[in-house]
Amino acid sequence: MTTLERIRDTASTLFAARGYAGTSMSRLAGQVGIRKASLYNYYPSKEALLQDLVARGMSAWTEASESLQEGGDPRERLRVYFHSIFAFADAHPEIVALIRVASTQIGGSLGKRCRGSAVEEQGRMVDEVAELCRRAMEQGQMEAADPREPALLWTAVVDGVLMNKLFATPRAAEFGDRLEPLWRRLWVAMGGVT
Amino acid sequence: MTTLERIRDTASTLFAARGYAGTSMSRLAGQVGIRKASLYNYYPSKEALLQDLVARGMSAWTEASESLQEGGDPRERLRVYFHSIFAFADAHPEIVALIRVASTQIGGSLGKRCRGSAVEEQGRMVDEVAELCRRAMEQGQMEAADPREPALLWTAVVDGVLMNKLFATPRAAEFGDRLEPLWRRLWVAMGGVT
DNA sequence: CCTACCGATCGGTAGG
DNA sequence: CCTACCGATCGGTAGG
Repeated sequence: MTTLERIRDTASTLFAARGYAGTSMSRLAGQVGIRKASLYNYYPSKEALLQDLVARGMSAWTEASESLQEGGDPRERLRVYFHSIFAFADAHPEIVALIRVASTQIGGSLGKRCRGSAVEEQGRMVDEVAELCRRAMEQGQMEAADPREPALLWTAVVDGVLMNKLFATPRAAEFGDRLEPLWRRLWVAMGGVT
Repeated sequence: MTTLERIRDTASTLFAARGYAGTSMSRLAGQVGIRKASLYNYYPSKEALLQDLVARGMSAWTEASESLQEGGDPRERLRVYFHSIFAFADAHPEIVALIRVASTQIGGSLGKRCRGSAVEEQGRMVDEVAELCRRAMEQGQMEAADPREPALLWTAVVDGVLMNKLFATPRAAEFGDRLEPLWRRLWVAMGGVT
């Protein structure tokens, strides 16, 4: 692992756990095992570091679900998409937590920029789910007045489970092995035909 | 409004928006319209201020749903409980956001203390919902293997909608007037008989 | 509720 | 990647 990679990993974890303002460059350097000044050989500023981490995290997340883009049975694609989000969150909890922090925790123009790209990303996700719902409706797999309605429910459930997974409530583990039953319930609630 | 009340209001809003570490006592004082040193006549430290706000926020939240404790039709009580949470979040967004921030954003022993009480509170909520589900099952209103399963789903949906409401995504407004249809879908997904 | 002040730490730079 | 240093701001206190 290169120093740069260690900086990124450690910074993601620290920002996610203690917030942006709550993480000092000295502490980050200490945890990486170098001096604070050396960090500035990799990033010109603390803000630039955060923005790069958020951008990288979001494209990694998008990429992880990109493979779902190909056609196929809408119902099955929704199911796989659902699970893939939690698979990514399990593999890279610090990335998901960082994005959450960056989009909800930082004031000023830096916060606006982070929020902007995170909101954009999440918007794409909802659109994609709504599109899959539309196709499911076409194929008689789902009944709804408007595909955006089940898509909103989908978003709420995913966000809620992520919250519980990320922030280590005692119930986090409870969701872990119940995702498939949860999906089946969600499918029904979305108007899915069984 | 007394100075103390203004301090509490402003601090909740600032902590929620910029994080604990991201909010300085000088900025808080400035926004309240007094000098920084004067804050220390009301609270002995920044930590004490946060802890008091979290404690107050949580008991206000509990109180708001306390009126739901009396008996009655389980299904109706679940429905009212569901709506009451968002009614509280609409009336006091800064309190809900503050609790979220306090329980996910602060490292060290302060964070642990805040997280501890927030987790406890949320645990009570899930237990209460599970108990209502158990009663609903008894009365033949709901079908499930274990009342904790629909209760988990309930929690995920509530958390997810709160996230979207609090952090002002473009979809926040979309949930606003769709809570009752959302509840109906959730009820079905919980195994509720229609 | 204020002025005046404390030591510590912040993000960041110079120069090697 | 380091030592040495910068001005600014941090949480908090003394004393009124």
